[in-house]
Amino acid sequence: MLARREPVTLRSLVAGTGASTMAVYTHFGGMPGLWSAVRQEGFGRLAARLSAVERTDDPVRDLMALGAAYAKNALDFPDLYRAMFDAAADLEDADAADSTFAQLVECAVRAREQGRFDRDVQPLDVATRQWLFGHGVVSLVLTGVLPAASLDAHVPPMAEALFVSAGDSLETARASVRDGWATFSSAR
Amino acid sequence: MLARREPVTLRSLVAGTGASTMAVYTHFGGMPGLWSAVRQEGFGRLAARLSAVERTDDPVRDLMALGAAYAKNALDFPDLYRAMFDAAADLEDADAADSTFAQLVECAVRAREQGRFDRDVQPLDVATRQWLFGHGVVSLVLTGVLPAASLDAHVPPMAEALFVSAGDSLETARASVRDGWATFSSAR
DNA sequence: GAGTATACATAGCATCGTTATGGAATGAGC
DNA sequence: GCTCATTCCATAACGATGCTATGTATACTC
Repeated sequence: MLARREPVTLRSLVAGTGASTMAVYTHFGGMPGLWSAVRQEGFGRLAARLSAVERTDDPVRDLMALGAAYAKNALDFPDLYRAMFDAAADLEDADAADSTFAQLVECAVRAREQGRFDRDVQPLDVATRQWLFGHGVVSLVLTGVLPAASLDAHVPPMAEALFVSAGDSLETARASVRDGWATFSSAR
Repeated sequence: MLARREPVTLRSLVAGTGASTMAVYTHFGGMPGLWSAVRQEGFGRLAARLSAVERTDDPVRDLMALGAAYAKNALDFPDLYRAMFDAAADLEDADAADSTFAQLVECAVRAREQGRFDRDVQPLDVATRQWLFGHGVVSLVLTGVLPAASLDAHVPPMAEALFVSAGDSLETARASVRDGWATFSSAR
């Protein structure tokens, strides 16, 4: 686990393909363009995972299920996740990221409309904070600073605290977090 | 702000010094050793900043003040922060990181002893979760994904939610967070 | 003062991303 | 069907990278 990564070099990429280094330049314009394409692929897979999350009549559960899908996607494609967030992304990459983040905001809006959150809380803030600590724990796990078990140990309690602070009751928040996070633990 | 970083190369380092590239090998053993020394320096500065935080009789305020010092240190030395957490750290680097993290745990222990947190909460968990979302927002700000104002916008509410979930009352948590975070905003 | 060890400058090596150049394949126009 | 233009990419080379080998000072020991 977390094997030592050998560097991704242009020549090592084209080594087994029979192609030469020039193919990368005709199709991607160079290594930065290739990395940008990798990030696009990463955000594309993430968007597909989030879109595949079932939407129920419990928006807080859906919010947690989206977080679970986010974490699971990061563990399934760790190198892709690092490529997406290690370097400063380009503007076009940011667009792809925004379209995935919008799915989180949408659930937060729905939660406020159903009265689960206070009227004066901004759904954008709730979504940002959930993404914020989700990224924190995921990136620390992927760099090997924290063990993988930290996800199960810290994400549900943090999410519950966040949703309660947004106005949800402790009981409903706990139940929704449990149901939503179950989609992570069950799928490994 | 967030200027395009020119890569840190061995030859560019020794260019202005009049020394040759071999000096790096006698003193650091190569570029990985040099980066390890940079991380040691970074953790040393962080530990000094945290140690300089005034400890009061309000441990929750101190917890938030440590978080403020952590964020301020990251903004003051952004390249150092990236060097510390971008790459997977060595084991000796992890030791230096643990010694700074211990200061957070100590405050959490004190908060539980004073009855601010429930008896069944683990101080290590509270400290970990605070560091966890702190690292999330700081790293996203440093990579340019989120604006710098996100720190003021999200860290205090997240910390308040965390402390309340640990057992602190909403009023005392809010006051302690405000007092502790003031050490960040006032010092820029 | 002789002998030894440390420190580092010079030069060179393999490899990196990138560019220049030329040739083969493809398609359009008549 | 022939010609021309364009696209695509293999070959080769360039500058720069981290690193190693070698030799030569300097400093320290006895």
